Parts: sequence; C-alpha cells; structure tokens
Amino acid sequence: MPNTVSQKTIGRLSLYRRLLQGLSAKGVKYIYSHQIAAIASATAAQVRRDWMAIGYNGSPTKGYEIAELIDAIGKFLDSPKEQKVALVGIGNLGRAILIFFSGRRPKLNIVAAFDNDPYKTSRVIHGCRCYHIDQLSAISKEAGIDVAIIAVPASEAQSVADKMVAAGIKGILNFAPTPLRVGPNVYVEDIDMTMSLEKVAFFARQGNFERNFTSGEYQ
Amino acid sequence: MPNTVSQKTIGRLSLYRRLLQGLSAKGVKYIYSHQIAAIASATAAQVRRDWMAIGYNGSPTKGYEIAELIDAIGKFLDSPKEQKVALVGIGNLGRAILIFFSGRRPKLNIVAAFDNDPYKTSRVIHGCRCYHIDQLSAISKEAGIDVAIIAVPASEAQSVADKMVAAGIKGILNFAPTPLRVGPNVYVEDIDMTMSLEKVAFFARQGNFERNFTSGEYQ
DNA sequence: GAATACCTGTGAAATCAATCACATTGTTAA
DNA sequence: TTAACAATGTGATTGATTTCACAGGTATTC
Repeated sequence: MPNTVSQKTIGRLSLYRRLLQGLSAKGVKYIYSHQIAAIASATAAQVRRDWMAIGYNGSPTKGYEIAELIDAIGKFLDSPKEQKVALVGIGNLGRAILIFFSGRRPKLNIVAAFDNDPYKTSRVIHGCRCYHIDQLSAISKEAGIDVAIIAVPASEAQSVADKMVAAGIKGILNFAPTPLRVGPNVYVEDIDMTMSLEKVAFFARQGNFERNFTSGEYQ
Repeated sequence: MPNTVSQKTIGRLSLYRRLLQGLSAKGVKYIYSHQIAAIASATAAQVRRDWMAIGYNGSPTKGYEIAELIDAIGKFLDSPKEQKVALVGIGNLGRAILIFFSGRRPKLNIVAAFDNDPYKTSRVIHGCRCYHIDQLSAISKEAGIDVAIIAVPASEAQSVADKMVAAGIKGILNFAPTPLRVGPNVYVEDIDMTMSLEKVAFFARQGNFERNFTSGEYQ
C-alpha cells in the first residue's frame, strides 16, 4: 500500500487543479491556502492537509506557486501515459457525456463508444468511433482501455458492468441509477442523478441546515 | 433543527426506495436488512440505522414490509405536494437531463427550462416549455418552483446561481464544473463529472485500494 | 537587527459516520 | 409451554475526516 490518500482528498485535488488552472490562465502566480479554500468552498486547514498528502510545500510568506502546484497534483493524480476511456450507451445521456468530456482533460480521453443498437454503431460521433458492445473486450484490450463509463438504462447496467470486468476494465463511472456488483479489483464511482435531485429537493424544503460559509470569512 | 438526519442517510434512503420499488414490482412483500444491504452495497447494520432515522420498525421474524417501508420513506423524503423543478441550460447535457428525469419521480418534475439563447427558447422539449433566462424569477415565483438544475458552462454557472437565489430557489443541483457561492439558506449539490472521472482513472491505476476486506486484518 | 505580521505544517482534539455486539422479540417446532 | 432460532433495535465502540491551535518560517519595516 504505497498510497493512503483518501478518496475524498483525491476528489478535492482534482477540483483544486481545475481551479488553479483557471487562476493560472488569468496570470495569477501565487496563492494562499485560504484563498483557494474560499474558491473551492473548503477550509484553509483542509487545503493544507490535502497538499500535505501529495507532499507539496509552500512558502510561509509567498504561499504556493501555482504552476508548480498544478504540476505536483498532475504528478500525483495523472497516469504517466494517456489513459483511455470507453463509453457504453450512446443514448441522449451518453452523447452528452461524450461531448462534455471531449478535450476536457488532455490525458484522459474517451476513445471508443459502444452500444447494442446497430443503428448507433459503426459511425463516428464527435471524433469518437462507435462499436457494437460485443466488441468491447477486443477493442479495450487492443487499445489499452482501462476506464469505462456506463450510460445505459438501469436494467442493462449490471450486464454491461460484467462485460467491462471481463474486458479488463479497472475503473467504472456509473451513470445508471443502480448499484453495480463487480470484483474487488475494480473501482466503481456512481453518479446517481435521481438520488442527487431528491437530496436537493429534501434539503430545499428543510431550509435551515448548515452549509459551508459563503463569503467574507477568513481575512 | 427539527431534523438531524445526515445528508448521507438521505441519499441512501432515496436509493433504498428505488430498489424497494423494483422489488415490489416483482411481487416481493417482505425483506430483511441484510438482503437490501446486499442489493444496495451497504451493511445490514447501516440499513437498520437508516431506517431507525425515519422511525420505521420491522419485525424480527418477517423483516420489513416493503409496501409500508416505501410509504414511510416517502412520508419522510417527499414533499406533501408536488415539488417543481426548473432546468437552466438547454445544451446537450441539459436536454439529456430533461429526458432522463421525465417521469422518473412522480412528485418531482421539471416544469420549465431556461436558456439565454433565443433560438432555444419559446419551444417545447419533451413536454417542457422553454423560456429566456430573464423570465426565471417571474415564472419560478408564479409556478412555485423551489428547486433548480444548472446545466450551463462553468463560466456562466455563478451568474445563473445568483439569478436562482434571487428567484427564491432553495435547492440547486449543479452540473457545472465549478463551485457555487450562494446564501446560507440555499442547498447546493454538485455533480462534478470531471472530478468523478479523474477519481475513477486514479483508482483504476491503483488497483489495490480497499473496497472489501481482503486479508491480513486483525491481529 | 530586532520587532512585526501573516503565513505554513502538523500534532492533538473534536466531530461525524460506520460497525460491532448483544439484549430483545416474535415465530416455529417438539 | 418451552426451547431454539434468526432477525431487529440500539448503546457502545471503532474508525475516518475535519478542524483547532500553535510552533516555526520568512519577508518587510523601522
């Protein structure tokens, strides 16, 4: 176990990097933990803890050098080589996902899409070739794909997941509103939009919950 | 604070209900905590705790009566009346979301969509009327909308959120890859697909994270 | 070159969430 | 009627995550 960084920290690192890249594009060179915390809706202490996890040190007076920090996060988070992603399910949601991700992360690209509907396969959508689901294993192995996205109806999700595991996929991003059962060496992250919307609806009614501070703190 | 049920429990309740409805449709009448736990990828103890939160009691021998349980979750989670939802951003993702949610929860419906592109407004998509974003406040107040979904590019998300708060929206489901700053009485749930995909990519490479217990614990 | 100011890095404490473990309960079977 | 069983409900415990709080730096000022 070389790595003891928590899932939550990994998620925040991804977010920090995105925010830092935005700042960097605006010409900002240095940042303090409390500044990035305010932007990321976190606390300064948490930001420092997260940085600690990847072993990046700032200067007590200048703060953190943004370019270096982005680099350090990349070294930690990213694969040394490009990581290829497959998408299964070329319905409305699948196509939206394909377009959403295209060009978003340079080293993380959807390189193939799959469906069981012959009308949807054998074409190219947004530069991404579409295949029949039966070809998942062959193409994944050939292209070295180890991450996949499920965007099929709930009823088909488990069978797609099984095919992914058989194809050697090691990480699955699951948009289908159902939990998946996979072996112990496959990581699954669920995006359950129905659950999220129900949570929002519930707390919208509650009115008086606690949330992270908004602005004007930390000065 | 009349309510001390955690966000995580709320999320799981939503999931349990969905799974229970599936079982109910198949004719299953009773279920034990360990059975639903297996389906929901949770533990039996956690399921019992969650149900404790909503005050539903099972029988030690029969388990839980599914129909009653679904009802109890509904009483706890749902608004007594229909809760209306607005969608802002009628791009690829917005349309996919619209279609995904249509008819999914009977008491939680997207009743209006908004965009700033005049070509996209003044029409009806999947039974949902589209308006210009400037009408958000008027229509939200008139129709009694208190939940909204953001599906616009990151650059516009904050300004949309500000308009939502001004329109009296109390809960926001945010698909834009940027954190939002809102007042303390508005609940925000983020769906950050980029972050999720990066997490999956990271853990796909790790291979050896903890998900189920493997071996060598306890000494 | 000492004093100041504001930051970082991190051990310790506090909070929050999940799990354990067991007394209790209702059903079945002898 | 009583013993055996398998599940519930929940206090206690463990574990994970966040926050506190402060020693230790480093630039700046006088």
